[in-house]
Amino acid sequence: MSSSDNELSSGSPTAEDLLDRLRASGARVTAARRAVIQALVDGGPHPTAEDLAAKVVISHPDVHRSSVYRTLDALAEIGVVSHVHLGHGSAVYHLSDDDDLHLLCRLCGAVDHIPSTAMAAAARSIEQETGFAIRPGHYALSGLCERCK
Amino acid sequence: MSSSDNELSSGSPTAEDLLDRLRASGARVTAARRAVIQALVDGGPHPTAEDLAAKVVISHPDVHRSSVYRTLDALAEIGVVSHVHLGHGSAVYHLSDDDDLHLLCRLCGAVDHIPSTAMAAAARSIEQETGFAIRPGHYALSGLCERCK
DNA sequence: AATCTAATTGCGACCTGATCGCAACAACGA
DNA sequence: TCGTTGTTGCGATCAGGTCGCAATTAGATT
Repeated sequence: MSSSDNELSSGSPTAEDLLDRLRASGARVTAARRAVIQALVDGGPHPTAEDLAAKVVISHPDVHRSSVYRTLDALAEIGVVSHVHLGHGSAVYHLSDDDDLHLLCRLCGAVDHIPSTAMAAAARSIEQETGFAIRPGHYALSGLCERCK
Repeated sequence: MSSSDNELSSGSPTAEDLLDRLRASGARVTAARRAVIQALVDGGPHPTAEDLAAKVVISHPDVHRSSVYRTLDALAEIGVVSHVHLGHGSAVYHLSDDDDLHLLCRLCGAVDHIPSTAMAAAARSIEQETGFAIRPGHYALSGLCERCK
């Protein structure tokens, strides 16, 4: 495989993969968007929009905060990132092909991941009883992590 | 039963019940707190703090916004109300003896309730696998309601 | 009833996270 | 190379919520 291969199977997509998907959707690829995507791909596991903005500014001092937000919106619209509301404050962003739930410890703030299949049965039965189709990715489940219990 | 009976069993607690619990915790019962509690007991199903403040101000024009927040905090601390983060914006408050989950439709914003037992099995198995104890009351589960599906 | 003291209030300033309107700019198809 | 139109940077603005502080007051003590 050469480095120009498409990202067809699993594994973390590269920055170029994401840019391609952006381009494919009709959106334009700009320096600001490159920088945001790079920060998203390079970065730690649960960046807030402000985290990303801070990281972007280091290498691209004239990329504005609001462009970071707008880029994240654009990426969300084509489904390549999503954000999760962890709590009172900010939302955190992540590549949305990791199809999993977020667990937020309400005491220490730790974030854990579990596969979304862990709730599939409950989601199904809730849907049958109430008609409500749970999409668990968008919000964190809160609780207590192992250490804080 | 006379009107001075304690609220021991189920049913919605009255404003006086809640004030009693506040008093019992060592906190003071003030006009501001009476007004907030009254608004909470009288009001619609999912008030935000601002909703409550707006309602309080009608009958008590000099109760300040921040006192509403602080009263809600005080009530939360003794466990009689909780708040649920529905989305990007505000949290909504409710008497916490209705021990149920909130389902938020991400399209139309409708809020539905289900008993928390509906997730008990999933919560248990997640706890066994990951050690993480889900407390589902604090955040809404998001998804699609029957009409928006 | 008068007094005391710590909890609570009202106020406004402030903070964070996020959005918006707008003129200037630039990506990319023709 | 050019033109269209999607994006950007900027600052103003918003919303939800918190904070410090002096003044007030609930409720225990006398």
